[in-house]
Amino acid sequence: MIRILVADDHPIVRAGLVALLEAESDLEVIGTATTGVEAVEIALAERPDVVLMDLRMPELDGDAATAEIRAVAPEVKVVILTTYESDDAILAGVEAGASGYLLKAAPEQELLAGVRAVAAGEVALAPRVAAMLVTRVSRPATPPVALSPRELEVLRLVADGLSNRAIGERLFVGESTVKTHLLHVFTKLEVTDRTRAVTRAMELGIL
Amino acid sequence: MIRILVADDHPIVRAGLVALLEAESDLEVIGTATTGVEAVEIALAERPDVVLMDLRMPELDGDAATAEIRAVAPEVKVVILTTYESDDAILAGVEAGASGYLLKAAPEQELLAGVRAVAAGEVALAPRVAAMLVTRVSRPATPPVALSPRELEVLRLVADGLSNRAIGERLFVGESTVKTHLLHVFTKLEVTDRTRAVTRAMELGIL
DNA sequence: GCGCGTATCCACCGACCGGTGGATACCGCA
DNA sequence: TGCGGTATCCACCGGTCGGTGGATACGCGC
Repeated sequence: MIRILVADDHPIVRAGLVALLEAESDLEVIGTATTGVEAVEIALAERPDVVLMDLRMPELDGDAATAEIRAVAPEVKVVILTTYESDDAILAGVEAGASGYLLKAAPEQELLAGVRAVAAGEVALAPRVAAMLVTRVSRPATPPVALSPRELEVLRLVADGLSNRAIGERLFVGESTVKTHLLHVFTKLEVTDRTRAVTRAMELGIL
Repeated sequence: MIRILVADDHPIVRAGLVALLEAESDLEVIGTATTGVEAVEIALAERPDVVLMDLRMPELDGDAATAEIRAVAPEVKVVILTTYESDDAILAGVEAGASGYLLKAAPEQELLAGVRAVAAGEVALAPRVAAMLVTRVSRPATPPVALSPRELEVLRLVADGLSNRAIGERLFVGESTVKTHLLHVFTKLEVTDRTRAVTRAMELGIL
């Protein structure tokens, strides 16, 4: 039996979800919450298998509630359930630790399958969310910049927090040489300091 | 009609895939490749809608071939198709720009659905791959460190490449003050320089 | 061979950063 | 009311970084 907590501030939606879930023999709604704070309280007290969480809720939004639950009770899985949100909002939900992200517009069977998948330790993603995750991790097609092997080597050590002197010692060259490589990196990445160079390189996926 | 290129160094697998795909009325295999280099050549010459790409191939592995194709012809979608690989290998495929990642063990219908989804501009992910993407972007449950609002503000500006002086001006405080905040950040993140602080903060998901 | 570009190396200067030491103010708790 | 913890602020020193200028070597095309 999969124990479920339903968190949504719309009574209609709550009722619909509860009816849908209770009709299944292997699913059991152990509680409902109307705010983010309430969702966290019940989740921590009852430790359901799955929390069906709306993103927009009073007091504490779904992201924050998800993060709080996961911080204390990581074994409680959270499925974000929403009508439609911006890319950032969706990614925030996943980053907060949600194991699933479904749209309310999804067919009922898909929703039930999602809940069961998450309870089984898998993930449930709406196609749109999956596409966003892929683009998030995929590197830009053509690296707009080409660092020389030596420059890349130096930049990696800079990212590890080594000083120019320390980098020089590790590469058996003078400190000045390291600086020169770094300056070339700055030019190619169009930045003026080592810190921004590292973040730029990460944005460009070359680190 | 969806035009497909099959790239795999095993003749048996190639034959099986071609037979499966050609049996569908809306799918058409326009060529086969046995090495990564060959796959890139044919993909760029024929511009198929979808490339079914094995990860392990002679001369050029699937990741590299995918990246090359995507760099020149981003409209050609690539589906990585493999038996089983390590987490790193799978993520590398997605990072290289693959739109799909399926397992050869998947049911035939799932494979066909994946090809059609990718051709339609969506993504096709095996459950295992989806789970990996989620854990990749999700932040650690409990942020092991808690920066003060001011410290976080300063660190963000540091990540943008601003000097301490420039940060001070933007926040209407002295340069020394900025340094103090930064030193507190260093202590909390257990680092000794601004660059490593930024990378650590990114690792910890607090930036 | 000769020129051109690139990668790799180094020294010197001024400005900036990392570290120490200390001040003030707020908050919760006894 | 006092007391400890935290957040916020600042000045001064020595080491480091960012920038300029220049050297050597390799590959490539004519």
